[in-house]
Amino acid sequence: MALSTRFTVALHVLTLLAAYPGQALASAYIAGSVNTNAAFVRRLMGSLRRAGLVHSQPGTGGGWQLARPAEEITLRSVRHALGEGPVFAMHSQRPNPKCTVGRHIQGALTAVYGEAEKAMEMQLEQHTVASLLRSVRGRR
Amino acid sequence: MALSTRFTVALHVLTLLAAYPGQALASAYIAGSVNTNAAFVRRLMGSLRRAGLVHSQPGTGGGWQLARPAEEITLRSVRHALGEGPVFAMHSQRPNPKCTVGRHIQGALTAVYGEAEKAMEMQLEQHTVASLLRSVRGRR
DNA sequence: TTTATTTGTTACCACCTTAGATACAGATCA
DNA sequence: TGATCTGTATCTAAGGTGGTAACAAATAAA
Repeated sequence: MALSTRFTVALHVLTLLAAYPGQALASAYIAGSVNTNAAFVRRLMGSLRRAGLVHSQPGTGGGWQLARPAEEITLRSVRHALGEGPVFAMHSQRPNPKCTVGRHIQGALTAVYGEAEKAMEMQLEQHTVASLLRSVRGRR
Repeated sequence: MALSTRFTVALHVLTLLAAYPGQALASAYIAGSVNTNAAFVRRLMGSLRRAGLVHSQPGTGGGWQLARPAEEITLRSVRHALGEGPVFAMHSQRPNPKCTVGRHIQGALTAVYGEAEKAMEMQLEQHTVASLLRSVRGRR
């Protein structure tokens, strides 16, 4: 299935904001770098604003800025700000409870999936918007 | 977007096969435990068969069996057998190459995403169909 | 005060993926 | 010969995703 690009786009935008500290960037300008449309950017940034990661300013000269130092914004916190769901999906229909495996497989899988997602998130916690920007600049 | 349930269903079926060693289980019976339809099971199991994880037998008394010991089938190998794609998706449109961030963000993200997915897979490698079955039975 | 700019939000749409459902040819066994 | 089961194709409904347009509200500049 086509995965959501929201996390990637959010990191792209945050890195862009970090590259221009103190400047408010408009949704339309941001959309130009991401190669998408302004409404999509605004919808996405709304989640980050409600999580306190960015600040928005309407009107002439307005736009988006980081609300916290780039060093303090971990990739894990961005993922959470977006309300991204679990990586693994359970059955679409409840398994047959008359079957021992069907009755307990979800509990067993929840434990395993939890460990796997935690391991992934611990890696995301090691990176910040600031480190992303450094990585981008190192490729120039 | 709604995540694929294929990985979960595959693990469910493999655990079921491990619970009945030496017995061939028909797609219709398996579908009854998973609470889905036989064609979906057959489509899914086709991937596992091509990866050498299960064996199928047509005709009366036929069905599906594990092709390898349950202890040797890691959750990571199941994920690979299904050809599951990456956890993180890049932009749907290529970012603007005239922007420094747009030009290099995908390279930077590929590195980070690779680490995170590797950490997740190392966890999946720690579990097998046999350990899943033990976990299920421990909940009885 | 007026005008231009920008956010915040809604609505609608086309597209894609998923999984359910049905059908049937081919293989296998009794 | 008939019953069973796989392998595969096709069709469909449902849901998610992102592109597009529109407009009220807020803000700043003229």
